[in-house]
Amino acid sequence: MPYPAGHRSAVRKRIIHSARGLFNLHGFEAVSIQKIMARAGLTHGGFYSYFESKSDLYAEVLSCFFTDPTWKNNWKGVVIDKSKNLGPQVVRAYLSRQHFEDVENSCPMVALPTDVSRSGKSAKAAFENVFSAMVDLLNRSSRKKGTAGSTEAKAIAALCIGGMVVARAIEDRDIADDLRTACMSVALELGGWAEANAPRARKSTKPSTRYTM
Amino acid sequence: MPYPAGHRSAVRKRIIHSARGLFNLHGFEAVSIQKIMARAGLTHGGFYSYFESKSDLYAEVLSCFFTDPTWKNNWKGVVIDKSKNLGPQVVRAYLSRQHFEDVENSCPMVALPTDVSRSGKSAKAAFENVFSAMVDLLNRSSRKKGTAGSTEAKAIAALCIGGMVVARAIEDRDIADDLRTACMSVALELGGWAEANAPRARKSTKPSTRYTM
DNA sequence: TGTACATCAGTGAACGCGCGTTCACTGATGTAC
DNA sequence: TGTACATCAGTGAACGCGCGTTCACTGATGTAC
Repeated sequence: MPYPAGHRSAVRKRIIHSARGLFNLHGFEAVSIQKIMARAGLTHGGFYSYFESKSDLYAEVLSCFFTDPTWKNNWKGVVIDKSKNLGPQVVRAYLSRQHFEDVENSCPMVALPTDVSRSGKSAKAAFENVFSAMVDLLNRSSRKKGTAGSTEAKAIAALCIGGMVVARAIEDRDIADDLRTACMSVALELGGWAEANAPRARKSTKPSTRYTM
Repeated sequence: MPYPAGHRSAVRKRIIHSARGLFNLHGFEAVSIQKIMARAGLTHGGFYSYFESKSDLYAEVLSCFFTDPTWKNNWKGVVIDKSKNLGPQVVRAYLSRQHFEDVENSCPMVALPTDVSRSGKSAKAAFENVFSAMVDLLNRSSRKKGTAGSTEAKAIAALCIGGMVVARAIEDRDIADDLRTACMSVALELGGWAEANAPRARKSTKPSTRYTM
């Protein structure tokens, strides 16, 4: 064994990580394999020993994001407390200023949905899985149960994603901020979380909720 | 005057129309000037006598869409009755199956938001104008007034756009349909339009509401 | 410990291709007389 | 009515460029003895 075990899979992860950031920033078409590989510290020629094609890598990037357990803490300063109700925390984190600004480490459902709608089956299937997982989480966390709860969970997810997508496409920062906070308050209302878990100003020097409206 | 007056501006419109369809279908990067001009019945060389650059055309395509008074009837079978309350009609039309399927004549806020978020100021400013116009329309039409009404109008717009964007990025048609109808019912609820103007089966041979859930 | 070897991850030149953009030119048009 | 002309919308060859993909090769690595 000329190379240590796990070497290939570590490099593979590095390529996926590099691609994820670049795709989030520039979209599928505008990112070249050369740039992806260079960012992973390699030359472009080796790419095809790791992935079948650019599209193949793309689908993999999408499906990896939610599977990766570290994603929730990827947004600098956004802490999710697993002992509390997840729904309102996810809504707040999703529509936070940090997530708005950190395009590179953004959820790909916000950065790439229209790219995915123009892509093939595998990319759309990956997107679907990620979206369904988000809806399930919100549904389990919602105070409303049954059909109404399920309907509302879908709408909350669409509101989180839609609010962020639109906010990023707007030129004026204040209007974008307004939109984010409007979507946040309506989404929390819809989930029955309007009062509970609201972030409050604390005297503590180490606030437990660090996301910013 | 070697050519009839208005010739240039008519051709210019043809190029914009061609570009709008292609951008909606394939995004900004994937559409070439050659394809746009060919679809307008011209060769690629003449492009630069009409527009400064590809980006220039792109911004123009975006700002033209809502200004163009014909846009509301662009979705086959969707009729908007201006004598009735517009809000619920726009929500239903926006989230209709026709709008979902007709990508080419789609609202660019659904087809292109992530492309715009990667573009320059002029494209984002055009997007912002279109979005603000939609929010204003919804706000004027909403039963809720003041700050609450304004907050809800923004959320309804984000829900319409987000619901469609996500639905188009999903592989399974049934899940996409579920999402559209969930967003539609929550959006109508938010506007206070849940009961009013609901499309009803009619005995008439010429139904006035022809959009499809 | 030292030397010869097999492995294979990664390299970089090369392929055909289509892109955005430029520009000298063509040829259909309406005008002047 | 007929001819010569000026205009200019549109053409298409050409530019340098970077793309996705292929593949013969390099050279660092750990192994065998």
